Amino acid sequence: MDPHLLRTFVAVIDHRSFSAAAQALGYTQSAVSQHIAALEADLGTRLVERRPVGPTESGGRLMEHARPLLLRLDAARADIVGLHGIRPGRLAVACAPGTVTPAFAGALARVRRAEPGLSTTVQVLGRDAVLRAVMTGEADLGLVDGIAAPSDPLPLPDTGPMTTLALAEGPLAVLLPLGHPLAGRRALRLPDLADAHWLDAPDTAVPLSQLRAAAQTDGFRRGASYAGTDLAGLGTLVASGHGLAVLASATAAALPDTIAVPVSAPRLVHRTEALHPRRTTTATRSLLAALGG
Amino acid sequence: MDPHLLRTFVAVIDHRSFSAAAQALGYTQSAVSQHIAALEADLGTRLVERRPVGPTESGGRLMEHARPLLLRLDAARADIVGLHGIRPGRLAVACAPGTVTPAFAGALARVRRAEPGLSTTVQVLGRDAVLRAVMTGEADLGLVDGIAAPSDPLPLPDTGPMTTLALAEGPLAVLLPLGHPLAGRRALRLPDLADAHWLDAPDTAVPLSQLRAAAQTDGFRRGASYAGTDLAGLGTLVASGHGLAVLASATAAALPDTIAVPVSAPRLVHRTEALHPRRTTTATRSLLAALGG
DNA sequence: TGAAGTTACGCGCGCCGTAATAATG
DNA sequence: CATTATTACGGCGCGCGTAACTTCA
Repeated sequence: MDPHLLRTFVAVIDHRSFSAAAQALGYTQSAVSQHIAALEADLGTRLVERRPVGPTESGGRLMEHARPLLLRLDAARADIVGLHGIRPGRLAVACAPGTVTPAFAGALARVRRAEPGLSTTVQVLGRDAVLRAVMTGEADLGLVDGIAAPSDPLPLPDTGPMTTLALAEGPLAVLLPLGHPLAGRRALRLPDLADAHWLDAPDTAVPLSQLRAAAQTDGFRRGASYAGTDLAGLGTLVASGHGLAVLASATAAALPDTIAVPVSAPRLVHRTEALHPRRTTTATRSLLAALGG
Repeated sequence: MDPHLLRTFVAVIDHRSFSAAAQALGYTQSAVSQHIAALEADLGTRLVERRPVGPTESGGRLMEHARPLLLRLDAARADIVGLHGIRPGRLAVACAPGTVTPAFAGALARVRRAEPGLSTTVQVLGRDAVLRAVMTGEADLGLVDGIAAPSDPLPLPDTGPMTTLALAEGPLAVLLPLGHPLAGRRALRLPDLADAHWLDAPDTAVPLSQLRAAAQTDGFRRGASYAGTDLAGLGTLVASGHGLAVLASATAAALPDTIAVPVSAPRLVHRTEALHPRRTTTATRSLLAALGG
């Protein structure tokens, strides 16, 4: 269970190919083959199905462990080396789509006014990538959103030693195309929508799996998948009838050619949280203060 | 950041000695020294203070990562190999102190009656050890307890892919020696007790750190520490005035020479949860059913 | 038949132990 | 001075690459 082997394993599954994984990792196909063989010998099970390449049942299970494990390993390294090699003149913020609000932009402006020499970066990434960026120290601050019970923290995957700060909570809405039969409703209950077609847009809207968990149903048939981090693109897909989506009311209201109908049940809110390593730069602290106040 | 190096690092910090760690791991002192040197070179920081041996600031930080990381690594391995090498005739339950209730004992009895050939083991461990036992597959089922807001799940450290089941919730109580000035009260508020001396008994009572977090104070001065998993021992220490402790009312009421006064604020409950790997044996499922019903 | 994964084999690096050396209480 | 960590050094194993082999779309 050498992390090198795990990393190779993940790459093989991701690329669905030994040779592609080898190229990505800077190895030979032979080495990759040996890595997989070593892992399989170590665990006493076949992990990868060949031709076509894919995970076996055990391999799928291992994938659930491997990625978080490697992430935490990287995070640990970043945390330790970050204790020393801190560049104070930088402020890198990783944002999930929809978290770049006027409030955030204003806070960032105040910080930049106060610290003129600051090199500021704002990058929009998917939720997982935001988490990863903060954990590995690529970003000094991350903004993530999701659904939660009112005043509950977001159910983030284990982040290791990190600090979160609640920024905002607001109602949820279902995004519908103009002219949708339900577009005239004042409010909608999620369980009543289990039979609709839904966009699977885990980075821009609430992921389907979370909707299913919240509504306690296996429904929510999947329409198209949308992998982008661009909210306008999501809006366009919804407007064209590719499926419905749940997101923050405030975000949904701004998308053209769509109607945002509040979600009345289950009683959940959209919540935004800031995420940062425990060791912060003064710039990060300033931004946090500006966001909090 | 080879796990071998991390394991050695943890052992060195735990044993406060290179040579003791070497002996524990089956290495030479020399090898241990080289491991630590390799880690320090890799991370570019001194991690261990020598003579006396102890963690530096960076080393302390690394310790926060290392143990959970190694645990998850072991858990991943156990999960994968456990998919195949399942021994159905065994039922091993790891219990935190205070979770061995009549309800549990009754459920276990029903299961054993129903499956006569079953080799049953019940072991009482500290909370962390219970988690570890379940994650590594040493136990088929774990029973853990702790404090939480009513009907909230326990705030367990990241468990990887595991399943929890709420078993019971009940009021909390402060355990006081007979004749304590506050022993006559009908109820107590934790924040009012911040100046008292408290036992630090993380495995048998609510850990001090959790009390401080719940009461949002830095108080709760630490009296003696109690590392055992024996509730009677905790009661004896409290009765002799070594400090107060918070635990489940039902558990506290049974300890002689002490008084259990309900906790009225903050509004928290004592909660018991069952914890098991997603892959279960029939015996485990039977026990879960017996516990749930 | 060709693309893709496996096996054979050998070189070189890295890891551990032995042993001598240094530091510290 | 005894205990404990570091450094020097040598051998063995193993991880990787090259290349020949095998297998399946």
